[in-house]
Amino acid sequence: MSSDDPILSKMIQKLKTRAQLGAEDCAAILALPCVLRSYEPTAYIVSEGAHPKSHCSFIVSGLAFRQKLAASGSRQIVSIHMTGDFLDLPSLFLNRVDHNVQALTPVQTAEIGRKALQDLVLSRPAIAKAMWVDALVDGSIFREWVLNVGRRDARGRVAHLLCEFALKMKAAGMPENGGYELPMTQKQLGDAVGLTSVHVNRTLRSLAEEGLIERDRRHLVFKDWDGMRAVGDFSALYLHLDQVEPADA
Amino acid sequence: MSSDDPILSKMIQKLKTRAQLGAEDCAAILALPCVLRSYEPTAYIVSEGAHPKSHCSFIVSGLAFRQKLAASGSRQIVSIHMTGDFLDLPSLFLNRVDHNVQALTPVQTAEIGRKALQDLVLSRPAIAKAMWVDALVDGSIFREWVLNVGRRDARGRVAHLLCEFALKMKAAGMPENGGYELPMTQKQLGDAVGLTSVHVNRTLRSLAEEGLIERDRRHLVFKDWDGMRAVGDFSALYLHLDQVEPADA
DNA sequence: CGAAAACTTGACCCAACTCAACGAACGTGG
DNA sequence: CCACGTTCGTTGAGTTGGGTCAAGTTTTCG
Repeated sequence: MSSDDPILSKMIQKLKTRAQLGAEDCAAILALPCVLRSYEPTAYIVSEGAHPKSHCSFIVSGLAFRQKLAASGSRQIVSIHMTGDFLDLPSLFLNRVDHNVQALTPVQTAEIGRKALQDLVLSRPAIAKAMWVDALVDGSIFREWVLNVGRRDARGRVAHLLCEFALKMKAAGMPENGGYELPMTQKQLGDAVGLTSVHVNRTLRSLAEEGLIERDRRHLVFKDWDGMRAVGDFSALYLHLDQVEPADA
Repeated sequence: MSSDDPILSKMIQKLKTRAQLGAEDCAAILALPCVLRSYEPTAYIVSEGAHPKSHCSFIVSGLAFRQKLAASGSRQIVSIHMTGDFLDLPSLFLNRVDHNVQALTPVQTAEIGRKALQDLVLSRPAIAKAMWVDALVDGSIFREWVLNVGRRDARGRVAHLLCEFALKMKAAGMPENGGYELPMTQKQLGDAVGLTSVHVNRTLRSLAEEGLIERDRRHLVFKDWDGMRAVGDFSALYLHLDQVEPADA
């Protein structure tokens, strides 16, 4: 990895949206040894049950999702990650991994030594704070998902997920002009919101018929953002995208 | 707060289940200024939308739950906390709180200055690690709840929650001999697993009729732990109760 | 160009919800 | 200590949102 590493600068870029970093912090990150790795769609990036690997990876490009399996064999996608997200923060400090992470699109990850990252987090306060914010935002999103799956009907769940995507993609710097390319199959959408692919299909149609969205293949255009917000009971608060602006303690 | 504070030693006790602490770490914790506060059932301990308070509290005794409200007015309980749990880790580093925390039983909390706790976490590696583990376990439980609510039927959801209670109560050192006092109403149970109180009632009856549990009022006895585990598709892995035993990096 | 995967649509079904009424426990004040 | 209101729990009857099954159609990709 060369000295002006564009890979680790992705990590810096992300952490800077979580907390302010000083020059030394950035230097420490850039000094981290890391390995670039590629995965094809459906490949497992993190596997359940395994003792945590000796490294911790974050996404340089592409999308990936975290899933758990129920005894019945059905699957629940519990989170979706994009450029800049850490994939196994859990395994940075926990002894077991209790879920899988799978590539959704072709994914490039940067693997950082577990020990090196732990040391960084435990020794540099600014980086620690940024990582804390990141982990806590993760938790906040999980809570919103529990609400989404537990207390909203099909239209609400799907609309909410689509709204979340729109904002997260924008935040991750992906092309987005009033619409975006849906990164997953309807089966996977269903697994994310606790519905069947069949019902996701009907729900998308219903949203389209109502003029809230327009669809062409996987391409999605928001025709009525406020309408979607209303149907999905969506408020961006839980994404905590505004952590840095207000100078914080 | 006297020098051999039994309140802050509760915090030490909890953190020691998350990572090893040295004598200096314990001393630093005991030196923390803190205020004891009491809440009656249904009282709000943390309120949504508010900018985070200047302090951060953890539970000394009693139970509390975290909830979010949907637009429809329905409620989702996203987590339940007992002795030793931090109540607003999120607000330790985030600028907004997007949920409420309410007392379930009479609750005593210890309030610790936000800044003081931040400094502690950012300056003492062993404490930082323990807090990290705590936060990451929290996240792990949320993921399991997403699965529970998204992909299990009523019996599975309720059984799973009852199993989780049993283990968490034992871990928190509450009396438990094959059974325990259910700490919440059937309405609240329903709000935790995404069901109606009516259906929770029927589900409990069904579990009892099958000989898996016995109920008397709110008192619950597990007659068939393995059966409950099977119905609830329960594996304790996600609770990460074994963090400390295996000497970890 | 052919096979597999993803998407659509229809018909039917069932788990969980709603509505409603009643009984049991609990707390409060007289 | 008892009367009484309120909350909690229980049960029934009827409804419905979303699941299941199944058959097409379109897209993707090798």
